[in-house]
Amino acid sequence: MDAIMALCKRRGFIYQASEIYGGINGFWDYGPLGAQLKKNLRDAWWQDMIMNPAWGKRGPDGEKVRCVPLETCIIQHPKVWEASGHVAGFNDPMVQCTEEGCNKLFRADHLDAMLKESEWVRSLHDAVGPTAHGGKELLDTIAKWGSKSGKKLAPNLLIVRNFKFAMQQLEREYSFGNFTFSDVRYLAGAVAGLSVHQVSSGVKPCPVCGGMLSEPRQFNLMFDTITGAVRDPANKVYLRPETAQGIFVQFKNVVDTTRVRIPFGIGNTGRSFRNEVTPRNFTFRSREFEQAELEFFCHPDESHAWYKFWRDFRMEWWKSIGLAGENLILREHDKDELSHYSVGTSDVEYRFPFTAPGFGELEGIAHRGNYDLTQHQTHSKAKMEYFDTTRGETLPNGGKKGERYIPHCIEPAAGLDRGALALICEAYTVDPSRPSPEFLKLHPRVAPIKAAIFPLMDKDGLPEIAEKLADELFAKFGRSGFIEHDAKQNIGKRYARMDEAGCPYCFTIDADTVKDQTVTVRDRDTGSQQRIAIDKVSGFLLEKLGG
RNA sequence: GAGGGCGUAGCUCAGUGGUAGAGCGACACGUUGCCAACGUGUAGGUCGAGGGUUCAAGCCCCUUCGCCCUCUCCA
Repeated sequence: MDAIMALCKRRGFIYQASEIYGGINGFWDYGPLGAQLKKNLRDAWWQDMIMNPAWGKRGPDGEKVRCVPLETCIIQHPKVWEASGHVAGFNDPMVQCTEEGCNKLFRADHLDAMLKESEWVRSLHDAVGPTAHGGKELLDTIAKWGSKSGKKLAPNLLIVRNFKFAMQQLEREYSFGNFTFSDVRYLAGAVAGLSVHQVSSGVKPCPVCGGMLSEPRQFNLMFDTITGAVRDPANKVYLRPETAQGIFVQFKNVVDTTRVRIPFGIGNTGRSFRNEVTPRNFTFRSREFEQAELEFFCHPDESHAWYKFWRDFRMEWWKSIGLAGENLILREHDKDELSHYSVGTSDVEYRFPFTAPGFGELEGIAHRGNYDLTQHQTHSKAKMEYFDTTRGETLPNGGKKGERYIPHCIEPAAGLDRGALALICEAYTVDPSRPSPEFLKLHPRVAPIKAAIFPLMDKDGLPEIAEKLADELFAKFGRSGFIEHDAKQNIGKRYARMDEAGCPYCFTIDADTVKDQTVTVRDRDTGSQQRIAIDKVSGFLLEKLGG
């Protein structure tokens, strides 16, 4: 990964944001090649998801898939985020273990579940299980566990650290009262030295070491700022943590002002912001990032078919732009992993060098039901119902009576920065047998440099021929990427530079070109060469770039 | 937020208190003319930042910023 990061900087793909001021954690800038690579990725998404959705495939209803674009604001009305659940859900209280050498960090609302899964709690539970009712016998069992398994699994439990004191307290606190050891919270609390009262009021031991936890602290996962000329906290607004809500909020307008009919999708690309606890892994977890989200609205009865449709297509799509290998997987979420609103979610995941052998999420395809539209209808009082004139019982005149419903929504939400990073990681290849061992096998469709034109020598009229060819190619392909033109230095170095930049084809003008109007085409991935007529170059490139 | 590692030329790094270094890269000129080639030369550094100790700090101490790894979260 270090080699990839070094190449990204060396060739101008990705720089650290504000680098000359020491950088700023969780923010990254794209250099010239990175900016173009990401634009190509965004354009490919726009083309294949909105302009020609799913490559013109027919959906589960047998019709062509219809989608429209939208561009909504980063700052929305604060109530949008109350309705969406982000104000509540994105302010998770965190607790931290205070024991030296542990200091683990947990989400407070996950603690109960983590305690149940905790190794030492399970061991204790197993030991105590059969004798859970006996008074003296139970104390003996716990004491025995504390001096053996407890010592090994949870060194910071009170019963391990101060056995005598812990046992005294246990006897005093837990010999009577309204609690039961079949509730692991009390069982775990007892050996950690917590009183019944403390456990009842929510105090818990560390699931890892059994030590004391800090008070819950608020972690602010949404960035906020203040609108208006006067700095008044009453005017607090948030930077969006996802683009999706802008789409839901404008759903009604899109339906009312365009001729879309259910089923259809609304796509939106743009920046989102999350104040990540720990930005990490290069651009993978950034605090400012770009999403490409489609919200696809359909009738509840068809929602599962559409969910499968988009899940499968999104997987195919990522393959089509170069993530074709074993590093790409589709993973269906387990039931207990689903968000509170979701009835089904799968992730397109890529095996990044820093996640290997595990995978990191590129895109989530979520079946969101009608959660979001319903939430906004409740909070805003605006009707989100759709009147579907193709449904309902048939009328005598042959028309349909119609049906009102709040549409269900399938959300394929891709991370463009993660996508760009995955493309780079997948493309990065090292072959020590090549003169230029490091190169990027970028798919021609996303490659930021589409072609390079080199005069073999910087004299004898060759530069002029090269320049003319470069101008021609630029006119035809310049919208989708750079056409490089370089006459300096020996040809090997120029090829090597293009290899690192991921340029798929180099065209070289030599002395023969002057005689027979042919040029050399060099293929980046194989290094092989062939001669073609100079007037066939743009046709060759058109075919290779796929339009 | 806690722990660990790191920060010296564009890049990779050497430099254990006494004149700021190497290789690669960049640039110029020359030779060669299809794969990071050769020769000559040039430019490039407040040693991440701030403070302290010392006659003297890249090196020792304190603070701070950033990166990487681990813990939590996620597109």
